[in-house]
Amino acid sequence: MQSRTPAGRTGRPRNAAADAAILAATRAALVELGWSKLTLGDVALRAGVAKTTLYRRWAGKNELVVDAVAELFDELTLPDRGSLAADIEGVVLQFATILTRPEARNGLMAVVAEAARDDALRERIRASIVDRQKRLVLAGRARAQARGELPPAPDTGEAARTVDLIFDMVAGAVVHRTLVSAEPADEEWVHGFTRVLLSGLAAAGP
Amino acid sequence: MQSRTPAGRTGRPRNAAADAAILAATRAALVELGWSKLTLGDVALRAGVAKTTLYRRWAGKNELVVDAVAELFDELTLPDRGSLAADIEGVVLQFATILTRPEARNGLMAVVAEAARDDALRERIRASIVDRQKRLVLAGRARAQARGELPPAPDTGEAARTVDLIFDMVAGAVVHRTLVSAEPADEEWVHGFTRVLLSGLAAAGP
DNA sequence: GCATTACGCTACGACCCGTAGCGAAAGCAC
DNA sequence: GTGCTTTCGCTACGGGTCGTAGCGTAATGC
Repeated sequence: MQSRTPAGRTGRPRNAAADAAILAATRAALVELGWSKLTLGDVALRAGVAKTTLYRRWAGKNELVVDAVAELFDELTLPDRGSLAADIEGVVLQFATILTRPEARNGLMAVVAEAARDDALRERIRASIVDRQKRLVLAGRARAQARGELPPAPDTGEAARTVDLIFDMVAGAVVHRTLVSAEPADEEWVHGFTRVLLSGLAAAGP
Repeated sequence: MQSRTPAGRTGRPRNAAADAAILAATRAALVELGWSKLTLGDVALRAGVAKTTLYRRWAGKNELVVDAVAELFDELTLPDRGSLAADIEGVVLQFATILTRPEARNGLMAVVAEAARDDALRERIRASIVDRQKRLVLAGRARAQARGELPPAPDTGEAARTVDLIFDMVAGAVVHRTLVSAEPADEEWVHGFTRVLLSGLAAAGP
């Protein structure tokens, strides 16, 4: 987040509610205007704050939209559907559902594109979106191990690489399906995709 | 392309060389400035044409960059490495190599992001980049069938869906690995990825 | 009360956009 | 050659956004 007023600090404290209002206004502007036509002046107007206030909290459009979009993915949870395959399918479907929302479609790829030339921004995306959601993979694996579907303690280095691969495949495929192919990542598609993914992981593991 | 001067047409013909110069200048500007700081005035200056000429041929930044980036992917070829798996691995590696180039990284995701709110642009991307490269999948399958690695004539509807799925998985995973995770999609990674993909397709097929 | 910080507001130069208007150039038909 | 048509380069323009500076005011802690 952006506005943590340092603790032992004098002076007027920041209006915490303004942060939420600004991020909500950013998402609303993303829906109505998309990335390229979104202006900070308009966001400030929607949020009911002065443009200068917005600039005091965020460095620019990129950072603002990253924070606004990151909140969307906090809705993700790991459903308990009884098996590893079904759990994963559930998460992928949730992810696909979030990507149907215009504020996610319009914002996510744009900041990723900007991050191609901005290391700090890419790190911000990784920290507040990607790595933040890797908890799902870890939780899923832990639950599967408890169920006995996976061996308890695989090689840590190999395991980390596998987590990264899974993430790239899941997020990449869903995003490409949704935003480039522009076809719905519906239940049927998600089912076929996770079947290929899990079969491949199982077969290629040993 | 943009500048096909209609055949039975009178008047001064368009300078065909200008198209190539403009697209090359666009790629150069993408490398140096990235998407957001790229301006059409600057591209025109680099290409040695007037800004008005550029606007007569392309509707705007989005369309221009799509065409400039699309040319990059025409370099893709289907190598003959002896087996379906090796061929696919070769193509994926070529794709990953193209994505290491800054003009591709900076341009591709940006236009995809813009396409989220622009149906015509998305269609242009599909036609001039995605569908245009599906030739590789078709050629690979044909060659594999000739080798006897695949049955000669699968169900057409199911086959088309599988091609789409392969495309979403390959392009999505490589792009996510390269641009979001910001890790190199090198030979080792590509090898592991294609192994999972092909194992999954083989196991989930029947 | 006093220092300090946040806030809203206004104004500003800088930049880019996309278009209009013009004269000149380069083809084709005759 | 003479026209006709279309492209090209150039200049200029209004409109919009950017990011910042400056100022007076509001809200805290000491």
